[in-house]
Amino acid sequence: MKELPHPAETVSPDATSKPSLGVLLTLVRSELVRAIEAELASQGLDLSFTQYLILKKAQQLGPLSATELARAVELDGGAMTRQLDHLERKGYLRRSPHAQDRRALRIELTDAGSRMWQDTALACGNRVMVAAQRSLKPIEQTQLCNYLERVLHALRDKN
Amino acid sequence: MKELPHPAETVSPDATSKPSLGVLLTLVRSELVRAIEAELASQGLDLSFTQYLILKKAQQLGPLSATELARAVELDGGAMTRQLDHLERKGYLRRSPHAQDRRALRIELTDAGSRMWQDTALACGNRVMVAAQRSLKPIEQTQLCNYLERVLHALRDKN
DNA sequence: GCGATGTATTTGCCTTGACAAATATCTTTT
DNA sequence: AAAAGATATTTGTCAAGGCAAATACATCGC
Repeated sequence: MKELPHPAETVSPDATSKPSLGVLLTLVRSELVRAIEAELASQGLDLSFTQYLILKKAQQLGPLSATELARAVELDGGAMTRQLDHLERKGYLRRSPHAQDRRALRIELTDAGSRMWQDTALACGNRVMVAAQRSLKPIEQTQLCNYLERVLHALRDKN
Repeated sequence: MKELPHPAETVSPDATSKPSLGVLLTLVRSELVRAIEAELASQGLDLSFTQYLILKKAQQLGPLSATELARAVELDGGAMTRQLDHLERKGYLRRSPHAQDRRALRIELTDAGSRMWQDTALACGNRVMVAAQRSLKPIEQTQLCNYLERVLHALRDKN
C-alpha cells in the first residue's frame, strides 16, 4: 500500500509514463477517423468515417442486406438504419426489396455512389492509410494487424 | 484505375476480406472497453472505461487540474467536467480549489477512491490487459505499442 | 496599472452509437 | 398448417463525447 517513489520502471503492467494500450487504441483510431474525414472533406465529400466504411463494404461486397452490411462494419442495426437514411438522402445508395426475404432489404450503390467511390473516396482512404503506415515497413504493417487480430481473439475467446 | 476482378490478393491497400486496420482498431478498442467494464462490474464496481482511466491517471499522477487530467486521458474538457461530477458523486474523488490558480481545480482521490483503486480496480484492469495480450510474446507486446505510437505520430505530423 | 489576450471550468447543443421494444416476415416444430 | 421461435428493419430512449459560448481568472505588453 506504500507507494514507493520508484522511478518509472517496466515492472508493473500499468507503466507510469507512456499512454497505455487502451488510450493508444483510442488515440490512433480517432486520429485515423479524423484524417480520413479531413481527406474526404478536402475533396468536397461530406462523409463520416462510418459512412465511408459502409460505402466501402457496399462496393466491395455488392448488393446485400442491411444486417449483413451492419455486421461487415460492426455497427449496431439501429445505427445502420439511420446511416442508410443519410446515404440514401445523399443519393449514394438505394434500398430495394429483397427478392427472397420480404423482411429484408437489398442495399446497393447508385451509379452516382459508385462513381463517387471509384473517382474520389477510395483514393482518399488509401492515401490516409498509406500515410498512417508510412513509418512502418511492410512486414511491420502486417504484424500490426496480426497482433491486433490476436488481441481481439484473446478478448473474445475468454477461456 | 480499372478494377480488374482479381482474386483477393495482398496487392491493393484495401484488402477485400480481412477487417481493415480502421475496423480492427475499433473492434479491439471496444472489446477491451467491454472487458474492463465487465471485470469491474464483476467486482461490484460501477465504473465506465473512461472513469477507470480518469481514476488511474489521478492515482498515478497525484493531485492535478481538470485540464491536465483531461489531457492525460485525451478527453474533451466538457466531458471531463461531467465525468468528474459522476466520480465525485460516487465519492471517489474530490474537487478542491487550486492553490495558485483560482480558475483551476485540484482533483484528487478521496481515501475511499484510493482504497477502491488499490484494492480492486487496479487489479481488474491488469487482469484484462494480461488476458488481452496473453497470446503475444513480451517482445510482441512492446512492438504492438511501438507500432501504434509510430502510426499515431505519422497521422499527427502530417508532413 | 490596464487593456488585450489566453486559459480553466462549466453548460448547452448536436451527433452518434448501443440497447430495447415494436412490427413484419420467415422457419421450425408439432 | 398453426403455433412457437428466430430474424430484419425501424424507432424511441439514453449516455457520451465534441464543439462552441459564457464566465471567471491570469498574464503579457505597453
